[in-house]
This record gives sequence, C-alpha cells and structure tokens, in this order.
Amino acid sequence: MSENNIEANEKKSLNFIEEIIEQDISNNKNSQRVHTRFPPEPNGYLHIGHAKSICLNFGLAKKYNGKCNLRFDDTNPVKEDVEYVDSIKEDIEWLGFKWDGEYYASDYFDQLYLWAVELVKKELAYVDDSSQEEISKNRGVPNKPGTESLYRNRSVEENLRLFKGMKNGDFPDGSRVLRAKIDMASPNMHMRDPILYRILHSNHHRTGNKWCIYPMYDYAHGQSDSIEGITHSVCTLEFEVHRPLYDWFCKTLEIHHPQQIEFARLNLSYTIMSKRKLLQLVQEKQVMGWDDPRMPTICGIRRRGYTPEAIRNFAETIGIAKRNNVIDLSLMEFCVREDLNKIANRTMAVLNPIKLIIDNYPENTQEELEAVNNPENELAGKRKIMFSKELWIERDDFMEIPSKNYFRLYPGGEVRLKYAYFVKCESIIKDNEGNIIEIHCTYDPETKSGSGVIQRKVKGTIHWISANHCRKAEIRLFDRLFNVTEPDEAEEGKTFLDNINKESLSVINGYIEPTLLDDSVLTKYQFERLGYFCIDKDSTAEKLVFNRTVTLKDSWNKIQK
RNA sequence: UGUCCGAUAGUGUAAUUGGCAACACGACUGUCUCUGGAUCAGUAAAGUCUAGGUUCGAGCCCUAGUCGGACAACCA
Repeated sequence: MSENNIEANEKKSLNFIEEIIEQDISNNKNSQRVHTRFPPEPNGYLHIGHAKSICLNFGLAKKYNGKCNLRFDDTNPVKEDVEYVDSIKEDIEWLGFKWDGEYYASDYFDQLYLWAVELVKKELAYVDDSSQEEISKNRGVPNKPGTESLYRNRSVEENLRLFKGMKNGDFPDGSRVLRAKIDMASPNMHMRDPILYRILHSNHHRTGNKWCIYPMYDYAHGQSDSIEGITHSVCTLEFEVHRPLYDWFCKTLEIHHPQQIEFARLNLSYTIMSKRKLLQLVQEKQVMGWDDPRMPTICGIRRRGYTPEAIRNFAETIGIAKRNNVIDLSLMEFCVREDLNKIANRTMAVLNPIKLIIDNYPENTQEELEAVNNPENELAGKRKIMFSKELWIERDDFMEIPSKNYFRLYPGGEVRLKYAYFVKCESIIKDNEGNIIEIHCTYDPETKSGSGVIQRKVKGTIHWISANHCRKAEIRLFDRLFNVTEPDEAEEGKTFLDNINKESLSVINGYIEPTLLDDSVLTKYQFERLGYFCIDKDSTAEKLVFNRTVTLKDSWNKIQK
C-alpha cells in the first residue's frame, strides 16, 4: 500500500470531532494543544453511556498527545455524595484510563463568585426576588417572548448588597436568585435571563457549610473548562442549545474560550440508561445494588464478565456522530464474545441435567480424557476430565421426536461426546408421568477423541459431565441488561417498573467440572455452547455462583423451557 | 405559527471535502469426522428523505418542503 493510501485510510476513520481538532491544530489554535475533560456529576454510578464519553474524551487526548481531566461537576449538593465520586474514579481506572488532573467544580466556587460580582458591576446580572413560579411563567414559551422581571433594573449597589446577603446566608432557600441580564425575548429559552446562583442551605460533600449559594450548571461549566485550559469541551447533544450561553459567559468575562462540541449520546436497545431510573431501581431494591449484573452500569457490566477491552472496542465500533441512534444490544454482545473467545477458558457444564447411561461401558471404571482449555490459544494448555458409565447431559441436547434440522441426540441417533466417544441412543426410560429420566446408550470404543481417522461421521457433538466426578453448583442466570419493552414510554398510570423484565434472573442447579474450584473469583469461562460465565464475587467453595455474561441469542429461552 | 440540530443497505458508521457510495454487525448460502448457536469462505441488500437549481460531474453546494430529535428545572 502506498503512503498516500495509508494517509487516506487514516483520514477515512476520522470522526467529525477529530476533524475539528485536526483543523484547529493546522490553524495553530490553542498553540496546537488538545485538552479534554470528562465531567460527571457525582450523583450516581457510571453506566455504559458514560463509557462512550470516557472513551471519546480520553481517546482524543491520547490520540493527539494531549491531556484529559477528570472534573466532578458538583454544583448541586443535595444530589451528590462521595460514594459516587469514589465509584466513578474506580470505574474509569478499570476501563483503562488515567486522568491528567482531578478537579471539582467546587474548587472554583470562589472564582465563580468573583466573576458573578463582576457581572453585577457590569450591569449584566441582577438579584431577582420573584418566586420560582413567577420566574417560570415570565420566561414565556419558545415562540413568544417572555416578560422582564420587576427586579431587572435594580441598581448595581442594591444588587451587590443583596447578592452578598445571599452569600452570607441572610435569606432562606428559594427566596432570591442571581440572574444574568441577557434577552427575555431570545428564541433560545436558555438566554432569557438564566439563573446563575440559587440559595441552598445544604451541606456540600467537599466544601461543607462554607457556601449556601450554589452556581447552576450553565454558569459553572464553561468557566470551569476555561480555568482548566480545556480546548475542546465535548458533551452530548442536549447541550447544543446551551452553547450560546456557554459562549456568552466566556466572551463577557473575557476568559479563555474552549469550544463546546456536541455528539449523540448512546442509546442501547432494551436498556434503561436514565440515571434517575437506575437510582430508583437501587433505592426500591429491585436490584441487588448498583453493581447488579443486570444493571447497565459499568460496575454491573464488569460483574457480568465484560472486559474493559470489549467495552473500549464497542465504543470504537459504534462511532461518534450527531445523529440520534439506537445501538442494538447484540453489537455489544458481539464485542465481548470477540474478546472473551481469545481469553476465556472453556469448560463443560450442564445446566438442565438429564442422566445418560452407557450400557456397554464397564461398571466401576473411570477414564481420564484430555480437553483443551482454549482452542484459540495453545498457551492456555489442557486439562484432564473424568469419563465414566453415568453422565449428565443437557436436556436440551436430546429430543424424543427430532425435528428436521436437529443434529443432536435422539432415539437411534449417534453423536459425539465432546473429547470422548460416539454414543448411540438405544432406549429411554420414563417415569409415571411420562418424563424422560434416563437415556441409555452404547458407545463405540474405536471412536475415542483424538484417535485418528474414523469411518463414519456424526453430525452433532454434545457436552457432558461425569456423574461421579462433578460438582453441583447453583447457577444464577441473568438475562440481558434490564429489558424494557418501551424504554421511555410508560403508559398512563404505569411507571417504567411495569415494563421491565423482572424474570431476568433465575437460579438453576446444574453440574460443573470440578476443575473450576481451583480458580479464583471473577474468572471468566466459556461453557461449551452455553455462553460465557463469570464466577461471581459472592461465591464460596461450597456455593459457586455464576453470572452469565453473554446470552448467545435465544439459548436463554431454550434453557428456560 | 419559535430556535437549534439531524436524515446514506435491516442496524450503526464512512465516503480523500464536488470525482467509481464503502466498512462493521445482522440476514442468507456454503465449508468443517470433536458444538450445526462456533470457525472459515462467499452472496444479497441502499443509489443517499422529497422537489427544484448550480456544475462536465452533487450524498456533499444553493432554494423550498417532508420527517425525526433537542430546548420552556432555583437538575446536570
């Protein structure tokens, strides 16, 4: 490939934000510096949607040899907590990113206050005594101008005195606000004298009781970016309408002016992504916690067995654009499968057992067979598994009356037992109610795995567990991330809780290879044909608990039946 | 009857900035004497929301529509 082609290919993969950045670099803007930031509010745990933003912001910094800050947007103390700060840091690190500076919007409260005083002095801000209802009403509607507040033209001196009073705690919550004086007739609602400060007598998780007035997002965000020398302030599409205000503050205060760039947030099919709703699930104990494997939180997905690598690949795959979209969950599952295929050891397990007896296999005999741990990685080595007369197989792998394209076991049919022999089904035994309780087979000793060429073929291979050499395990099966039929369309009288799939967790008693016991918590396995599992952190030697990490299409439904 | 943003195979993202519409997932077909829900190979599938215009040439530029999203918290 010629150099030109390589160049062309690289250029091809640029997303629109990278294009902006490269243009800025070639124009020598910001002295060719690239500095981004990830600015979560510490009011909940990070979810897969944040992962997209994290990968973007940290990824841009890395790509252009720049920096990326972690800044907590902690301007609303009533919703925030240090618990969230800690979890956010843990999740970002787990995803594999390091921030260059750790900052808090609350670090800038003093500076923000001084700037507010400056705006008052410039007659660009005023204290408004109106009630919340009045302010809201006077703001008007998008296609009609609002009406100006009675307090809009107070003197600078009175404004300074009242704003100082607000800061000193002279007034109760909600009695007054500081507003910017911009344009009550602006077609952009955010420019109709936005609120800068509100009174909140509330303890802040970092500044304690120092402040009783707190800046609003719009007033704090751009200036925080500016203070940190951010060059490209990347955020989601809903902030697009806020950009004129972002620009207004930087321009009016004559400070470093970062460029706000918006992109479409991640929507995943069947997945609840609203922080508010996730919080509700946790508070109402619909889930075991923020890290419940059914949650779309980063820690939940982690516990489900996803790897950071897989999530980063997913973020890369879905791309960055301004168009609203819904990504299919199967794409994310593809990404884990791709990664886990390379690193997860294979093992055998039977979730829904049925007894298989080999009539022509000698009693009281056992045999050691060799199984590969990972066909995609020789270094993973091999393990010994025991074979004997009585086995457990998957109920699903036997059909009394086989359907057309059924290649597994049925009366008179022959399959390979993985790593072992061909077995042919000779008869079945049923209980009084007609349920199959035993499958009787004969095996062909000539067909031992790895023994070489064989005259005849079988179409199916099934997994199995030796009944006398296995361990019973309680297996928790989790369906996909919390399934929602209509993500945001709760019908009248219903909340989203009525629409979530509450059957997505079930406990099954299955059988597993004893080798699993040797491994530590949170090790990942691919169970033959059953998908990927992750030994949960709640496991003990007596009670193994598995989180299913990937549902291979509808295998879940089959197992359930 | 407001402002801003968007529209490209089923889904998502590209298209060297005006030059042969491509990539991934999915679907389908085939391959494989050790999972036939795996792997590997291959195939189909959009002429770019609509109508005009500029141009040798338009997914890209212009005009007017259509559809979709965001915005009226003392949340972020």
